[in-house]
Amino acid sequence: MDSKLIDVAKRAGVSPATVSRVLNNSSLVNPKTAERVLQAIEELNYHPHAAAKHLRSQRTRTIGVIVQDINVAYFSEIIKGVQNTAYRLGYKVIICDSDNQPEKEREYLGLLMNRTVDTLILVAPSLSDETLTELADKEQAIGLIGRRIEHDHIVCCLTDNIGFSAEVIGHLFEEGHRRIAYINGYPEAVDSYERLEGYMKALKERMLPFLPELIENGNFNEQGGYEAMRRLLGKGVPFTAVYAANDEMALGAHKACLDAGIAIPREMALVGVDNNRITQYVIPSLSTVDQPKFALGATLTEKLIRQLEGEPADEERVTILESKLIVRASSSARRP
Amino acid sequence: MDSKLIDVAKRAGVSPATVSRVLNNSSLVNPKTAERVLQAIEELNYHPHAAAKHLRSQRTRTIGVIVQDINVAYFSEIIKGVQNTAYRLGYKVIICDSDNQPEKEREYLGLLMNRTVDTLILVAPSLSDETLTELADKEQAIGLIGRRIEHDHIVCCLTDNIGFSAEVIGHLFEEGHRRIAYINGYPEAVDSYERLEGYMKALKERMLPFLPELIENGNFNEQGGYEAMRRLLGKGVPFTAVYAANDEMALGAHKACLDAGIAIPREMALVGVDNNRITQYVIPSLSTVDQPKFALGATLTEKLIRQLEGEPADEERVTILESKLIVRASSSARRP
DNA sequence: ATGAAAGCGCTAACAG
DNA sequence: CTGTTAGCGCTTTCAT
Repeated sequence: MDSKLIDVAKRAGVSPATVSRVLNNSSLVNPKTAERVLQAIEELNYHPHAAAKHLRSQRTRTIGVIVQDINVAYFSEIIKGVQNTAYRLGYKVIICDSDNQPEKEREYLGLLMNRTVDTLILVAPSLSDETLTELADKEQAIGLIGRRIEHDHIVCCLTDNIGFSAEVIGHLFEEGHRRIAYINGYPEAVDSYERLEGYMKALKERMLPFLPELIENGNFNEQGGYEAMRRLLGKGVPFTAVYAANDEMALGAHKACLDAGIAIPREMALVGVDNNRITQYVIPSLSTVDQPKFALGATLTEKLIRQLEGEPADEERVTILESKLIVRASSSARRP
Repeated sequence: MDSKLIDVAKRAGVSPATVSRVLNNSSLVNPKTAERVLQAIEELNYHPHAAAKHLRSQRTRTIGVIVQDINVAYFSEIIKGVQNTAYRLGYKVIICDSDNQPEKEREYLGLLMNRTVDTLILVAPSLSDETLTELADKEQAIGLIGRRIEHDHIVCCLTDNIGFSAEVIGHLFEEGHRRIAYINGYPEAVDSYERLEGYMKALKERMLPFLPELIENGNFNEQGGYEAMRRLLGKGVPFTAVYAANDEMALGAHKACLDAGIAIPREMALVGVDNNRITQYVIPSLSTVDQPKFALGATLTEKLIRQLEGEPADEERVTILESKLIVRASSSARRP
């Protein structure tokens, strides 16, 4: 049987309360007493029982993170940022992989209800604003990555989809492109919507016509990107560049060009989003937008924990992190 | 205030014990009574309090997974297998990223001591056999991936390093190579040791001489592989093929060849291990050994949970999963 | 089939 | 600075 707090107390000749105080270095304990307690702890190889602590304190110092697919680099890097920061601040991280199924995302919310976790971080959730707001109403704080909702209990961290998308189009424009296609993620995602918005905004600023024929949906995965590109090519509407809403789809488009004998970038320029590692390895290398993935996770986690622990409420609820266009060979004749 | 079990009991006009029985569908409860209880649960929107349950039952139904780096595809796919299976069996997964620091790995063991988790899965741990054995002595069960220790409380899942390494060398031999270099991971890792062993075994079987000059260490990362390849090339000892103990290092070697103007596979054949996604995208594509990453995580988790729940003890403690050599362009003149 | 009651191991008033 | 004590919310004998 593992020894417990009361055993330590007896051995050190003090009360349980004192042991607890030493354990949580709370209030003042006589250094000599503390020394005795520490010694007893050592001798008994005592370890506090987490569940008892949780029950009593009503906090678990555990954060749940819900992501669509932990194998996707974008998500795993975010998780790394979360875990790293959480660990540093004394929190554990429960990982919830929703396998791209919205129902599963919803199921994981149960962890909050039964107090397994103190809070939840939802990465690019597919849940409605309404659901999230309701959730936030009940909780002290929840965290959102890649989604923005104004609410006292919601901490958000995201990047400027509209801004960097417009920048991508600007870059392609400067490279001489006038007919630029756009491959979207699944339309329900905020990211899809906003990246499309940035695309349109940039066209407008340059007085380029918006052609609906040049928009296709690729569902954020490689296969979808491949098919979207085939459809675009099959229309007979001329275009010389493609902006894909993420690297996976850009990779698919890349392959579609290869299969169709279209030279990148000479005949078709290509830009993706996320700066997945693979983008550096394909030939020609893929232009993309670097997303501060680790920082998204780390920043959000830090702010979220602060809010959870009742720090000064004047903290920013919403943080926008910088993304950076990385021009590589796929969109520039001049680069390797 | 959230409602609790006793509130449900009152509302349903039964005792707390009955509610508990319904909740855990234990023993026989009159269907009509159960119905009333369920109704009360619904009306009060009751959710059992996890910590109380844990304290009382002394189990958390939570598994900790310790990995070196969650961003590495090899690990994230294993985690996916673990999480998926755990979820299916009603377990949560706490993720522990040791950032390649052995001390951190050790720290995470504390989660077991304080009963935050019911068991731990250690993926390619750097801890000594002795430490692991001691740990297993104290616990009901722990899980190991990529490491084999015979112990009643240790469940292992791994692949046949020696076997597939010998197969790789056999393949290179058949392609006509007689001088084959080997780039090792860090020497303390079992994987490194066993892959080297397979390499040697295959040489021996074919009466090829073992040349220590053709062995270099690459620490399992791309940079290390790059440097190891440079060192190999700098020795002036001729060789026509390289087997790298993982894809990361093979990628580094790939790049070193590119920089040195050495044509793959014409002047240098190259094979890695893991079948990371990138290997398909580099040009020429990289031959590798497909590791059943998801299955490693999934299989281990299932067996571990079974053992934890006291299933028939005649289960296999050690499971060896099949790896598969995938020949691509980097080691075969005939393949694309 | 159901209820009463005793804790699981810890913390936080409160009292001294 | 330290001790006493009352639970946190649930499960589980042991009765009935």
